[in-house]
Amino acid sequence: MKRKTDKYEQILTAAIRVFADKGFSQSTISQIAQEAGVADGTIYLYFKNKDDILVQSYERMTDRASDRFWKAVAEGHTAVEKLHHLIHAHLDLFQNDPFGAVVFQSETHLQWRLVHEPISRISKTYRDIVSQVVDLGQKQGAIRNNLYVGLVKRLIFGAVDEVIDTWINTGMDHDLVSMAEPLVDLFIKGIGTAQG
Amino acid sequence: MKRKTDKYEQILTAAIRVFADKGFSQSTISQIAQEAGVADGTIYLYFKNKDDILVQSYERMTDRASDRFWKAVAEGHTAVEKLHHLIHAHLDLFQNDPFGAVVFQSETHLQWRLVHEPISRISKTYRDIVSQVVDLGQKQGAIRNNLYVGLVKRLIFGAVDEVIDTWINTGMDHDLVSMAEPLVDLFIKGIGTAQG
Amino acid sequence: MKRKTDKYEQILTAAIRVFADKGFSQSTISQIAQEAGVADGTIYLYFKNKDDILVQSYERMTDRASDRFWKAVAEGHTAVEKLHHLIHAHLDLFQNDPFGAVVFQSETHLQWRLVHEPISRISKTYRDIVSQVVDLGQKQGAIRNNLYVGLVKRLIFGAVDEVIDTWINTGMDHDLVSMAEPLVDLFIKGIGTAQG
Amino acid sequence: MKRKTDKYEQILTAAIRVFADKGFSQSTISQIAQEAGVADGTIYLYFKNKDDILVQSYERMTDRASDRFWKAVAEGHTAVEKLHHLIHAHLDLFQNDPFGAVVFQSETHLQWRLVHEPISRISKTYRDIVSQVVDLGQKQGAIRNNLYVGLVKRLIFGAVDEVIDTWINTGMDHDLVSMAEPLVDLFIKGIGTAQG
DNA sequence: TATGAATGAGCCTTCATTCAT
DNA sequence: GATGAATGAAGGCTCATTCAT
Repeated sequence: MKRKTDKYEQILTAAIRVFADKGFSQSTISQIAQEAGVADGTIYLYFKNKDDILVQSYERMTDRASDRFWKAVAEGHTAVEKLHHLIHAHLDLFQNDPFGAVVFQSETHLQWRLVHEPISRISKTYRDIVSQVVDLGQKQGAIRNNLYVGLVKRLIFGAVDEVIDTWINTGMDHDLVSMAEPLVDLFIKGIGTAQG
Repeated sequence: MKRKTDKYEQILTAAIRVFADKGFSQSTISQIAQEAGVADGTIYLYFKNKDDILVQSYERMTDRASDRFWKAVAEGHTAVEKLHHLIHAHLDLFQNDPFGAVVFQSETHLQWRLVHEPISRISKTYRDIVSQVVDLGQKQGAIRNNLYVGLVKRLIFGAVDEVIDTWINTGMDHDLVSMAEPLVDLFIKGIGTAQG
Repeated sequence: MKRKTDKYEQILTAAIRVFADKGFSQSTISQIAQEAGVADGTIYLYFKNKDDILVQSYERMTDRASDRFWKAVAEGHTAVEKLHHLIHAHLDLFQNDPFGAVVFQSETHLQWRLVHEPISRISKTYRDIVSQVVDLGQKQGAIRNNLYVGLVKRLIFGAVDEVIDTWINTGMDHDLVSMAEPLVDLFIKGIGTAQG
Repeated sequence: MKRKTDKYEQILTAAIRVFADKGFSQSTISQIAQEAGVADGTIYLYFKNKDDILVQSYERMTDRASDRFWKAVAEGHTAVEKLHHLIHAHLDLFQNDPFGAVVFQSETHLQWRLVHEPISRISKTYRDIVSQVVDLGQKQGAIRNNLYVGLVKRLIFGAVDEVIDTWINTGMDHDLVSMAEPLVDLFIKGIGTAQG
């Protein structure tokens, strides 16, 4: 079970592409092998079994995401800036890895979750980051105090998630990253008027 | 291929239960037949094939949802009331049909073009309703004018969706419906302070 | 997992034939299915898996053998008669079921024993019967007293086993049953002269 | 395909150990390579294929056995002594090579024509030796004349074989060699009383 | 209508064997 | 000689679907 070799990456990349196209259950080892340009058996030198390919895909994706997200928030100074950076990073990450995006969005919501652990992890990262940002914002006076933070997290994550979903389902034809600005605006100001 | 008979309903209900438990791909016709108390072959008297069962499940679920949603908004007078009713209905529907909720949330995000049509439909319904509500709110002065309505829809749908997802993933142990009020509050007011 | 139906017997018989020809490990489900005149999948309606086919073959063979052996000894009056009947039955059983004989002899001696339980059972039956016979013979004065019965059992079983093995390996061309008489003679009198 | 080098012996010894543990069919080249401390590919420098390893194992074992058996009978003077030495040698050989013993006993009874030749050879050796001994014994008056020698051979070989089998199957915990004396006693005198 | 035994295509996985280094 | 990564044929098993009853 070698890792991090060229062939490992080659297979993982191919697998993500195939999963994105057909979904995990409908994908076959042979398809992945063909896409990767290796023999079926070769896959088993790098992965325990078919499930393991998905798990490792997720781990790679979530590892990358965690890094990106923490770095993103660090780059902002005010809470709003941090939030904007986070969402920008999130959208940018997915926009630049469309296959990964599809797999992630698809399998994440499945009940039968092979990939429970990496999802919990990335989810927790997101939650932690948002908590921090909200905290900071409240201290800085930019975010109001009487908030149910757990719900704020779901609001933000859910909205971004849905924006990505829509992007995927409409053929990924529009610019995803440009949604960051208006999204943050909605989060901060809401849809109501001042007197609402 | 008879429809709407007792047995049809019986099978569909059983299927949703099984899909909720194992996910569509991991469910077998035999399991559904057993859960429904019929023979494997009987299922093919009511459904074209396994895929068709999922499609019909979705159609039933989305039909019910459409009805509920339109009725819900009709019951409110102001835009905010209507929005609140919509979200309340959404959460209530899922809370009272946990099996359906799981299937819907799980399979909806799959790439599978299988269930694309009913999903587009319910999605469009949602979009239409939200458009109407926003329109009304803008006329009534409760909702601000400079909004990208397409994004507002995704904000609302995404947030509710995520709240439901979380509810499912935490064992459905808390009250979902009670999230309506704070959700609407967030939508309208945002998380920022007045001067933000 | 239906049992004792026609198809069950059909598959079991076919399997024994194939196992006899190629050995268990070299036999494939497809070969068995073809020999039985059924589809591959049909086998799994009657057997849990490939191993199970062998196990059930053994169970059927050992059940039959037990019956035969107990009945055989019951038919004799003196210890020597009983012994003769036992060996006669043993040889007759195998002579009339050549495929079963081959499978039994082959797999019984394997170290990796899927079929441990039925073998222990038939082995114990044999041991019990021989013990009884020796006991009786000693009381009747036909069998000498200073015997290590455990060894006598192995002497008898081993010799018969080897006679059957030879019969199989020489193409089953001679009459196996006729070996009963001289075998018993050797057991009782040994190869030595009186004064030995 | 070099022979008789250190590595050749190393692999053969490892193979016998692995075969003894799992049985030939369940053993893999990788396991043997690992046990031998060489690479998988190295095995193919010394053996034609997997089957060849088993064949050569047998040849080595049977060669050694032949030597031992001929020497053993040569050391006895009377027929009974020779018989005793033969059996003692047989039991001693297996007791001192438990892995070889297991493989030999296991695979010998398989139908597999693979190892037919070495088995026939050792079997013939045994037969020849027993014939000689019986001949001698008859001339010396220690063995009776009216014997079917072919059957005597199977009696002796079968009994010893079964004693070894039992030894293996009971965990090799008792002393095998000490069985030689009582076995010979049974062969010579039988189990009957003088007047039987 | 309803049944469920039977089918067989298809997939994951193993492993003997090869060959470039 | 030695290695071990790579191969791909082969086989056990599942399960959607059919059809005779």
